[in-house]
Amino acid sequence: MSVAIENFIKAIYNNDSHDIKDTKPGNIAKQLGISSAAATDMAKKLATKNLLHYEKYQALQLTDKGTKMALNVVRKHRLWEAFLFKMFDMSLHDIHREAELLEHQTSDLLADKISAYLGHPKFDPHGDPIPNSNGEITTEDHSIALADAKEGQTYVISRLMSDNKEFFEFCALNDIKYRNTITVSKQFITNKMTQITIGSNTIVLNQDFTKIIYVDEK
Amino acid sequence: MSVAIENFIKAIYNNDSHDIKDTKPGNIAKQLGISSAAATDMAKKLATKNLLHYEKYQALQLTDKGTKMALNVVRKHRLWEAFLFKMFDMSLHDIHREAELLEHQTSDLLADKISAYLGHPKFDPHGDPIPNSNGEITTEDHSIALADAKEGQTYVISRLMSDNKEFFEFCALNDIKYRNTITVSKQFITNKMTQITIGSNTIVLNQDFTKIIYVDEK
DNA sequence: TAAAAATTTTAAGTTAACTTAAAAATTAAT
DNA sequence: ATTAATTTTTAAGTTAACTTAAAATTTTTA
Repeated sequence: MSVAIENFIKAIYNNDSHDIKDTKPGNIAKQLGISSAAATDMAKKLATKNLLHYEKYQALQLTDKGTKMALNVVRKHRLWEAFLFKMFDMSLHDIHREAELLEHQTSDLLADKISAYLGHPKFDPHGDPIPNSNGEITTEDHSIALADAKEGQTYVISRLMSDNKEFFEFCALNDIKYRNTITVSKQFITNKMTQITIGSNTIVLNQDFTKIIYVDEK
Repeated sequence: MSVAIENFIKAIYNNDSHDIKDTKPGNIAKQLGISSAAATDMAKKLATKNLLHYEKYQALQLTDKGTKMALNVVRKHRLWEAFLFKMFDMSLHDIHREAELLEHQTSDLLADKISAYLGHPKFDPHGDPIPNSNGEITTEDHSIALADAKEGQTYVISRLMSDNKEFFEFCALNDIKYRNTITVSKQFITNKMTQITIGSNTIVLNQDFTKIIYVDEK
């Protein structure tokens, strides 16, 4: 399967698994940086390959076969992230960028070697779960977005759901990283902002960030 | 630059650097598994990009720019080979196959990280020299093909110039590998075969193999 | 709930990287 | 040194993955 197909399928999967629910061609197109006409064409083609269900004007839905393919690519992506993170001193954003390319050129054999080397990790450095070689995610996720966290409660950062460079630069500067501890000192409900303390720092975050930082109660 | 372009440029470079000298479109096409018509088209296109010199019916010659690009890809290929060889238990042929894909999707940054991790190696596991980040090969090669070796002389294997699966299977079975020691016990000149001893084994090799196994006097 | 706004689809066209088949030129052989 | 064989080029055509622009449909809003 081509890189274009893998990325298309992956984009649908990612939208579905974060509850962004909109998997219509136009939205997928936006994420891939292609026209929605191209996305419609691709959707029709993939329907004939039994990778997704296509009905005019409706949201796209992966078939079991499509989901399996998505999970295979996602597995390779997250394994590369975990591997590069462990081996080299590179920013989370750089690691993401490399993984985005390498994921399409990695045999199942190599993916298994990487997984074994890392001790079959269940999470990548963003806290995203790594599917096993059967395409199964065996972990459960009970974490919540920082936007929905309780005032006064202490949390552990469980996921950083982004691929945005500036976001990761911000994280690096403020020690916001996977498995670090933070306390929610104040929720500014009407302004949609959250105040946290991390180490000796106090930071106020707006919703752009509190919707993509996920945490677990400590 | 596209994968097709990188592979085309690399094929010319590889022919030039092993003295296979034939870099006409037809021969490049054969190596890439495309038609010679396609190779001619590609050659014309790359000439307009200043990557090679094209004259009808003549051999293709890389420009400095083209050579630099080839060396950049070759560097990534050989770094991946060295890295995968060190990290994972995989056959030389499997490693080659992975590197063939990964080389096109590797940033200069990642290549430098891999190189640093390995201590900036000068050779890959086949004995091929690894260009530095400026695209320079600083090592000299005085090795000769086993076909041209002296009877009675002991040698160290310096290069295994192949990407053929069966060849590497044969090597693995007979302990023929980079930096191992062998002795040439007999040259059967008229039959174009070479008898060597390696450890306690005696093997007679035909020219298919003695032309791609390179050795240094010990 | 009808009109306005937004989105999706269709239609037509482009580009890169191929193909096959025939014509042109080169290389090899007698 | 011709002719035969081989190789390269040209010409015409295909496919995947796009594009833009207009038509069809859905969604939003007043």
